[in-house]
Amino acid sequence: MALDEEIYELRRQKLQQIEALGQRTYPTKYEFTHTLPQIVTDYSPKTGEELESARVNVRVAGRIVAIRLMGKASFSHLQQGGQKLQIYIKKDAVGEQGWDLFKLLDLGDHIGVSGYLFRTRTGELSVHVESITFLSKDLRPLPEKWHGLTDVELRYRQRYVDLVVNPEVRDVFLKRSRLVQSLRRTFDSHNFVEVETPMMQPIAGGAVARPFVTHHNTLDMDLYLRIAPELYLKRLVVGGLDRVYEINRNFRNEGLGWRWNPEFTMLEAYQAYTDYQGIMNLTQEAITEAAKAVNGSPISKWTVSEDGKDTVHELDWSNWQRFTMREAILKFWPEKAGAKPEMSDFSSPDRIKALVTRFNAAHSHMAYDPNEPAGKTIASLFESVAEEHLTQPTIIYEFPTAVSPLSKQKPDEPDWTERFEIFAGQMEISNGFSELNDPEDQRRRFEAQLKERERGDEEAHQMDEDYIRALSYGMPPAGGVGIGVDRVCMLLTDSHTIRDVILFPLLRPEKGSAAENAKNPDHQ
RNA sequence: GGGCGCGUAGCUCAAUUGGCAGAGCAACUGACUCUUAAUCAGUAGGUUGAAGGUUCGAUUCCUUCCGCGCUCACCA
Repeated sequence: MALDEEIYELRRQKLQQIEALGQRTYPTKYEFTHTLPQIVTDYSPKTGEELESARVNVRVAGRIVAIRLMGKASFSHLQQGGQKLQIYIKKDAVGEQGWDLFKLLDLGDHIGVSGYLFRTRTGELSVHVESITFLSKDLRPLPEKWHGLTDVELRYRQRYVDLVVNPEVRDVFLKRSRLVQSLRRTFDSHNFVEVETPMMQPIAGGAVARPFVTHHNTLDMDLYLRIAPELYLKRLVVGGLDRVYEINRNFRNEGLGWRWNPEFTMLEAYQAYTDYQGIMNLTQEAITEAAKAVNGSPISKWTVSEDGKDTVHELDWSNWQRFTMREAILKFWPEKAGAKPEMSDFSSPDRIKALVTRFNAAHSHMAYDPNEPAGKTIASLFESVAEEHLTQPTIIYEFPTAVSPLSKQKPDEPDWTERFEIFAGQMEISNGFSELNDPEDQRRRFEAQLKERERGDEEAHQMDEDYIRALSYGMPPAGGVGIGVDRVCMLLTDSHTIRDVILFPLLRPEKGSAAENAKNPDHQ
């Protein structure tokens, strides 16, 4: 029998002995007077004398995370609400039965205790226990108390254990909650209405990505998990919901990586009667407010590892830079690639091609397809030249029309659109634009995308006739934006993989699991 | 999908050139009524991810498979 099975069996037997002592093994509730965080904040300032002169009786519950047994007395720590509190159990104080119960407890068990607060000889705030109530058994051993759980695979597969033993993990997800709350607060305060639109869509539109496919049996139709809520939210703007937003999951059937998980959380917002500048300012405000709400300051730490050396950057969310895409290419043009380009270098496909040739000769190779539209090449060039330099919050605006099928063109430069993206920590975290609302222009853009599709671009947009019909009823001018909530969370918590800000990231199924058997039904 | 790397006790990690698989914590037994990584004495715990191969002998070398990580590709 493997060791963990032995322990499981042993603890099951202890559970029976606990029952024999007159305790319920899985009781339904415990009335406590304080949470552990309440006790820590309320009574940490009190001295031992103060606690003695005005006795504070408490009932608290928690998971046992440490036991130090000394003959007929013991110190233990309870953990609950992200805090730990020491409890002192003495045979004299809890009686024969209480002591017998205590000796049957293991690390990881849940108990409730009642008693009074005091300070030990070394000054630690503790509960002098007078009675113990058994609440629930941990039948499996917790990971080692000192090193915790470090195996990343186990941490993701058994997040519940990760959360018990690694307090910093709990902290990240509490911060994530504050982040989402703050984003809601900002959009609510600007009179946006929060809505929910379909996650299962007959056409996966609103972004450029490969979708997941599923099937509805009764209607006998394929459906796509949404890659973006965009086209539905804009239908709502047509319908007169002038300010709408949605926070929910998008699904993209693409590779995994430190910035990519197949399902991720996006906030999308649309505001009528404003343009990309208006929505840009609102987005900047929302992220700045979120940074303050999460960390209590607009500054967040961002650790970058290079050649085994850590550099800690301070991201300042109250100080944003703004460049057009073309300015950014000029600004970050590598010295090795010769003289900085000029604005006129973007004016014709030949001159753009010359830029790519110069860049590729000097720098790492950038993928380039001479048949692709010139705007697409410029966008790739931007990514290769500038993205790695965008550590501090930076807004890049004016994107090529060729890569922006849903944005409005600049009135004076039809090859460029009123679109922006926000970068920080070398990641794209947000994307917004003046929404295209001319139904005939939209149809032409979709048709251009269909050509890209024929050219082999599986991710190019499909035609969405109902969306064009909606626009033809008249959509007011509007600005819209998407914010990658997971990535913002990474930046605000110095997390360098998206799996550290998603509670249950996608992993391959465990061997022998139901999911694994479902994958290979023949093997059963 | 390609390349590189990792997988040893429940957890965190060792094992020299291919030569007896080991430690700390956790567990178990005992001592201990103010400890805090409690301490002290003792006990048990292993198909070294799986299968095969080379060898007198494999944790170590080779092949395949499984899982994970990094990276490239993909991913506005």
